[in-house]
Amino acid sequence: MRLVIARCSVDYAGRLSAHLPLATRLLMIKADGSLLVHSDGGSYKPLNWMSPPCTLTISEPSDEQREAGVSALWTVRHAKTDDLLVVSLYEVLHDSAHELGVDPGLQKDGVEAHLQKLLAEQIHLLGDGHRLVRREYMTAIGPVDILATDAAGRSVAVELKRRGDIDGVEQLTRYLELMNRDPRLAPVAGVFAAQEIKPQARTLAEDRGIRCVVLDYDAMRGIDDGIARLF
Amino acid sequence: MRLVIARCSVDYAGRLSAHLPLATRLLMIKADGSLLVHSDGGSYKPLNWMSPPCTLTISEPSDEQREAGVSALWTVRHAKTDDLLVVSLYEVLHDSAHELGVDPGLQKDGVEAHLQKLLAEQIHLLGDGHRLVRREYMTAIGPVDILATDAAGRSVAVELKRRGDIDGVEQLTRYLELMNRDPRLAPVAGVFAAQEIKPQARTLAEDRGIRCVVLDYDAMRGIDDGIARLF
DNA sequence: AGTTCAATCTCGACA
DNA sequence: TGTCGAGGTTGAACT
Repeated sequence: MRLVIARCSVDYAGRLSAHLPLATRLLMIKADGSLLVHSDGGSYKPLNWMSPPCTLTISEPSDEQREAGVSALWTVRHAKTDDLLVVSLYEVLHDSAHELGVDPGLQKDGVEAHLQKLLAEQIHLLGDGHRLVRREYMTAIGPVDILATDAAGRSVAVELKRRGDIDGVEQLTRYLELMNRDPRLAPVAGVFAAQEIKPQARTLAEDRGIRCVVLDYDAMRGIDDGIARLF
Repeated sequence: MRLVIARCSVDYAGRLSAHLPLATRLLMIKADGSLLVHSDGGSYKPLNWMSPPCTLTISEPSDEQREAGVSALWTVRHAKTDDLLVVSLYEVLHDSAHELGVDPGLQKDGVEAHLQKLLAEQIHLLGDGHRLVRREYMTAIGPVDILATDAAGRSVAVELKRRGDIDGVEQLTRYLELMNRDPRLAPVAGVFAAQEIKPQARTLAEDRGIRCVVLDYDAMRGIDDGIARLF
C-alpha cells in the first residue's frame, strides 16, 4: 500500500462525471491497483475512487498543465468498464509505501440469526398455546422466518427484523398472500416481530390485520443464557 | 489526519458484532475523530470503521493484554448509538500526522434526474398518443415521477427507476391504489419504466396489470443531444 | 430533525 | 457467473 498526501485535483468519468477542485487530500493506492481519494472528514466513503480490477499509469503533464502547476498525472482505468479517473498532482507532501500482506478478513457475528433462534426457543412470546412448526419455512418467493401454530391450531407466519419498517410488512404481506392460497395452510395469520417497530410500519401492519410483537433481545438472551447454564 | 500502519486486531459491537484477527492494516484517524481500518485490497469500503460523531480514547492495555503482546488500546465510541470499536495494537510500523484542511467537495453531474427529464421530453416512448401532464405529480404519500395521458385520454402514472426491482413495483402499486380513489384521475394505469427490469419485478408488475417499459438511456440522451445541437 | 429515495452503491448467498 | 436481497448501508433532497 502506498500513501500519498498531496495537493491535487481529480476528475472522474464513468457512470457519471465528477470533479474535485484543487485541495490537499490522501491518495491511497492498494496492492490490487485500486485508488482511494480521502478527505479529512465525512464517512468511510472516499471522495472519489477506482475499484479493482484497474491499472494506474503515472505520466508527465503537458506543457500547459505544467505551467498551471501540475507536477504529475495519475491515470487509473478500469479493466472492464473503461471508467476513468485522473488525478492531477500539484504538490506531494508525503509519500510512503508499506507491506501489509493478505488480510484474514472480517468475522461477522449475526444477531438476526440469533434472534430467530431465540424466538423459536421461546415461541410462547407470540402468545399462549403457540407451537413452533419450523424456522425458515420455504415458499415459492423465499423463506418465511418462522412458521408456528396458535392455540387453536391455526397457522402463524412470523417475519422477524431487528428494526421493523415498512419493507418488512410488505414482505410479510406477500408471504401471507401466497400462503393463504395453500389449502393445507390457510388461514394463515401474520405476526411482525422486531426489537423496535416504526410507527408507520405498525400502522400499515395493523391495517392489514398483521399483529405486531416487540421483542426484548437482552431479556431473551438472558433467559437463553440461563438455560445454557443449566446444562 | 493521522495515518498508522500497525499489526492489530479489531472488535466491533453495534448493529452487529464483528472481529478482525491480528494482521497488519492501515488505521486512518480523521479530523472529526472517525476511524477507518483498511486492508491492502478490496473496494473502497474499510474492513471496519466508526462514523462521526464519535470519540477516540487511547489507553494502556491490562496486564493480561500486555502479556499477549498488546502495546496500546484504541477505544472509539459513537456519540449517539453507543456503538463501540476497540483496536488492539501490537506493533506500530508507521505513524504520521497531516494537515489537510476542509475539502471543497465533489461536483457531480447527475444521471437519474436526467432520465426523468428525458422521458418527459420523449413521452412518446410510453406509446403513441401519450401526452405529458406533469413531472413529480404530488399525491398524499409522495410524488409520482411522471403523470401522463394515453391516446384515449386516460391517466397514466409512471414510476421511473434506473434499475427496476420489486420495491419500485410496490411503490407504484401504493400510488395507483391512492390515485384510483380520486374520481378526477380514475382510472389510472401504471407504467414501470427503467433502464433494466428484474424478472421478479416484471412478474409482480404484470400480475398487477402494470405495464413495463425498458428505457435506452444512451439512445434517449443521443436524441436529446441531437435536439440540443439543432438550437 | 426526521423521512424518503438513489447509489460509480458494496457485499454475500444462491441458483 | 449472474441474479437477488441486505447493509453498522451512505448521502442528498425535501418536509
